[in-house]
Amino acid sequence: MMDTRTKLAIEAGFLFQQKGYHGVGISEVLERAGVPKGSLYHHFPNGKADLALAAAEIAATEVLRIIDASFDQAGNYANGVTTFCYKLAKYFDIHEGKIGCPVSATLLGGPDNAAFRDALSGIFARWMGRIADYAMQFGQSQQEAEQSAKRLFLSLEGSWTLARARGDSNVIRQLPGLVC
Amino acid sequence: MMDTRTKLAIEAGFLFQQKGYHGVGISEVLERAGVPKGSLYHHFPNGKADLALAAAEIAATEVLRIIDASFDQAGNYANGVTTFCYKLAKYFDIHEGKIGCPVSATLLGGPDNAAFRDALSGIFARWMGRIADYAMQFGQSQQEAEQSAKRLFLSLEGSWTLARARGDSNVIRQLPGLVC
Amino acid sequence: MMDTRTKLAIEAGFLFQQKGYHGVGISEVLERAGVPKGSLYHHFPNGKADLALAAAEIAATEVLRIIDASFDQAGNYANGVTTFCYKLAKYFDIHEGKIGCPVSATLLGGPDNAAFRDALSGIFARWMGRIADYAMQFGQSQQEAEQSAKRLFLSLEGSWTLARARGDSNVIRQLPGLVC
Amino acid sequence: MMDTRTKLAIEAGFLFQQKGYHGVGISEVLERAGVPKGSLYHHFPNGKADLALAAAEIAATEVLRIIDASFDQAGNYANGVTTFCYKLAKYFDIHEGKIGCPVSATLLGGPDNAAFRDALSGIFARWMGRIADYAMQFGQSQQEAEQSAKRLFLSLEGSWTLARARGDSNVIRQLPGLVC
DNA sequence: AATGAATGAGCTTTCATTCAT
DNA sequence: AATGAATGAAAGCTCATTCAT
Repeated sequence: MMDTRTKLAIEAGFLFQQKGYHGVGISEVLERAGVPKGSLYHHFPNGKADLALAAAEIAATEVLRIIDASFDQAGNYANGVTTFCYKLAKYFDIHEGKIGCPVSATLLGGPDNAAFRDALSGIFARWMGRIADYAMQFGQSQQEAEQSAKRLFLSLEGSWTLARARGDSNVIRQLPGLVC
Repeated sequence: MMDTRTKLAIEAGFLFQQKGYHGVGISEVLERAGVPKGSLYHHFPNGKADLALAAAEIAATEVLRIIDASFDQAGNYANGVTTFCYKLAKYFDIHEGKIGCPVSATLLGGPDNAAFRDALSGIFARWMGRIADYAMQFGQSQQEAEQSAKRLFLSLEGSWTLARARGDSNVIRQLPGLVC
Repeated sequence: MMDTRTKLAIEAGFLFQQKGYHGVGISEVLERAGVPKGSLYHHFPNGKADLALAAAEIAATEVLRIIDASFDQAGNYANGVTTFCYKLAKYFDIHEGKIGCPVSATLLGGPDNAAFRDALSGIFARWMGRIADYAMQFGQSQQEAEQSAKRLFLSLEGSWTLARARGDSNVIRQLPGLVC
Repeated sequence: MMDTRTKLAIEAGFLFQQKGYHGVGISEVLERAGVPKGSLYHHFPNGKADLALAAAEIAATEVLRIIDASFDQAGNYANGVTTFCYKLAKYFDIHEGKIGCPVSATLLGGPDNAAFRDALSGIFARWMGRIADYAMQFGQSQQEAEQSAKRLFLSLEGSWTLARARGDSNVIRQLPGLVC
């Protein structure tokens, strides 16, 4: 079985991604996780904020996993990007178009403090770094690779937003044609 | 002087952009606007939702104005993009790095209903349409222009997000080099 | 009818005196006053703390009223003290021995901040000042009067405590013999 | 070393004296004592109430010790009172004026039951009895001694209260001039 | 049109206690 | 004896909205 702490963070993650930090009530998380009220503060002493940071971290790692799965067996950078975008689009559809960037909604929507901003920019840096690594593996110079990664990342963030506004994941699928 | 309705929408807009729909309380808006408690529902019968839609509309129009100001006197498309990005970066700095896309935070963070999504995708369409218009004026084919506009818009949305996470507007200023 | 604000402060006063600041829940006050939850913060923007300060102020004024009623028609200081103590003992009995000094329990039991301490020491100063005034009216020098007032006040505070511990108001009635 | 039970009672005592029974949380006591969550109920099966009674008992005994230390080597009753008050004033100052009567706050602030009231009145009786004993040793009749002890005790309780309100221990030091 | 009061559901968090190991 | 997890009631407070004037 999954331990209580992880279960809470995962359920919270789904909800935060859909409705944003302030759009989700603790009770809702607890109910979905099947965990009683008082338990949360045992595992997350700082409450909702801790929960959001943990949820973001889990989502961030999951995205890294998807990046790896997309690029590991790609023949070249463009193929990797395409697989990556298709996987994300599928993920978007599974959640009925209600989910955007899994960390922006959670952390940018939350309290405006250094811990949240640092966590967010750290996660973004890790994502771009990983993509750049693959770009270099496929022959790009470091500078080119960083440009490519940044171009992909920025457009991807935008696509998540536009896809949600439209309720349509095709924006994400069309991304490779736009940035490669 | 500015009428009460507009004053409310503008103050609400600043707050929504910073903290998202659910992160802003009606009282906070009322207090900042110096408007008494009971007044809101005279001007916005549907309450907070109406207020958010009005605030988004004002912000959307302001962005269109900035697009015009940037491209009207640009010699070519790339120059227009550069001016546009510099203006937005300056706007970002004025608000101490606390403000991202002026409509995403307001509407995406809000209740998940058709009215909000339609308003949001409509605004995005208008922005991209206006940019595409200028791209065509500077010689691009319609298809090229739409690609250019989309590329700029998606990256811009991403840049707003990354800039907030980093607390640094340079991402926005570096955008022209990435998308042109 | 009594206005909502006053009704709240009075009911809160009774409860605070019996159970102390932290021993009383807002809901309990609201229920006794027949006032809905949200109303409290309209009349007392700082919530429980404001309520306690208001309650203490009302109780303080009531004690001044009792001092006046006791000394105004007394032939000499000792008679005034006796009447005063008997009135307080009767008040104690009416509340079934559950009430001590009406402001100590409320304010000393509360948050340890300057506002509470200042309010409390201000009230004590007013009480002693009023008693000293009467002592001077009955012929004591200012210095004597201040001594008398302090002696009475300090013992009275102690009597309230001892009376509660014993559940017996006689300590208060025996006070005149001890301090005059 | 001090055993866990005693350590808990002492730390609880300090906190109860400052903030009253309901103003102190179990977690706070546990944390200050460096004792794990589950441990409390091994040492105090009835929980918080037991803890408060134990804390009060320790404080009561400490006060008796101070009475003895003050009167044992005093040449007369007034000297003993003076030493006693100075010691208490010093104790008050050490705790930064945040501590009043070490048992009133703990027990009067607590649940309104017989056990608490009996413990409190018993402690007060012991204190007055001990002071009366010394008064008799210094030549007072039993009746005189009981009067003296009561006068001192009641004023002392009042002084503790006034000292806290003022944040100034001088009231306690001036007590001998008022009651002797 | 304007306004302060009212409203109760809901918020995040802490509470004292009990449980299983 | 010792302990971290669990528990749900209750805490104080804010919410968006409606009402009466």
